[in-house]
Amino acid sequence: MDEDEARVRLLDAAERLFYRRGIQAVGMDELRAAAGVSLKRLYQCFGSKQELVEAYLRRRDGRWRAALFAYVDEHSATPEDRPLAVFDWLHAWCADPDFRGCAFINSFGELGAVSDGVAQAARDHKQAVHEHILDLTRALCVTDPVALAAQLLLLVDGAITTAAISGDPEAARHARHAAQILIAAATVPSGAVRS
Amino acid sequence: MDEDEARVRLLDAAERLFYRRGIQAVGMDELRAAAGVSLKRLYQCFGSKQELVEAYLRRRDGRWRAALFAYVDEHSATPEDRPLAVFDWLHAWCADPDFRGCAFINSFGELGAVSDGVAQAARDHKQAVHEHILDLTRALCVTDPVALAAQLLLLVDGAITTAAISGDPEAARHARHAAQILIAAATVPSGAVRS
DNA sequence: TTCCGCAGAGAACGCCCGTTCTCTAGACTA
DNA sequence: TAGTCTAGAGAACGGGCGTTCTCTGCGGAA
Repeated sequence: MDEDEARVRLLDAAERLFYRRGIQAVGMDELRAAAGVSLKRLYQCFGSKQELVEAYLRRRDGRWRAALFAYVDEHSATPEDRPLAVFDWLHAWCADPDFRGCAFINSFGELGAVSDGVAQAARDHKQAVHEHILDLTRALCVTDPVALAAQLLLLVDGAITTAAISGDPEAARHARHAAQILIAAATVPSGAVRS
Repeated sequence: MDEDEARVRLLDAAERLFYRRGIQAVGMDELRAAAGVSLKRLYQCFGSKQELVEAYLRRRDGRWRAALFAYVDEHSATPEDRPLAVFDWLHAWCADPDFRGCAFINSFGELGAVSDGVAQAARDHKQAVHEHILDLTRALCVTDPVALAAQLLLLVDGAITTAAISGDPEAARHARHAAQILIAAATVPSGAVRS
């Protein structure tokens, strides 16, 4: 087996297991078995569990944002639709049976105090999402796109954690509705006001 | 030493250590040392670590809500002030140097998938906070206090997690501002509209 | 064919953790 | 005072984990 393929299989297994059960609950041997890779190969690809965890988080960050903003691009006709499409995607995600909250919030809660790498990965992820949302609010006719983006980000994180703990994806619907109101309130009046 | 005092000292140590570093990162022996209690006594008070963890979460739930809503009672003159006072308290909490996010979100991320007791404690906590906030919105002249409470709860959780990961308590300020807008939008127009 | 190198399987190692057990010393009772 | 009971200190135990090591067998080069 190729080393590149081993890396992919390990990261796939890591994403599945770490996200579902938590990082410390999954041992390297279980991971190795799930990936169908020898322990020797595992430590050739990733020098330590710490390294594998950070690689998992970095890859998940990229994929998660790509999936979200691909959806936003595809499902919104106007700049006004785009922030709301974020919450539509969130609702679908939260309704997924495998959904178990935000991988970064979870791993930050589990290891953020103990591992700088994990804490930094969580910060980087949230920062990157923040900048994406800022791009969306900057495309609107609003008085303060920075403040609006900060507010929408709160709704995103709130919806994800609330849906995770309660098990009810409706949180994303509530967040969408709140976002609608906040966007309307921030929009500079240049015609009819949407309800 | 009294058994009751041992319980208190153990729960105090548990709260300090589990919250700061995470549950699995703190061993029973370190906890025993921090509490100044013998291992034998520890296992007399709590039959297992699981039991101690759940007791820690239950006690923290009660204390956290009591502190929050005592502040709300004290720092708000009118029913309209009360929801906003929630976010003032949150801001002060998030600015505390020991702040490390929501103990329930953190422990849910760490152990929620593996321990039913932890997951249930997190659900119970969020449910209880939800009901408190519902009491606040029901005291307002709003069209749909249930929907508004759900929205405010998203802002609460979003502010806590964002402040925890970014390390910046300003998230609570943004949440307060968003709450103001959402409350205004939900208020039935019966006079002057507040800015 | 023979030799070399590498990959896989899994045993081994050292450490840590949750939990239990043992030993000792002191306090209380008759 | 003698006997008993209890609490504390910490050793011990069993198991799991991250990581490394060993052994075996196969594939390719000379």
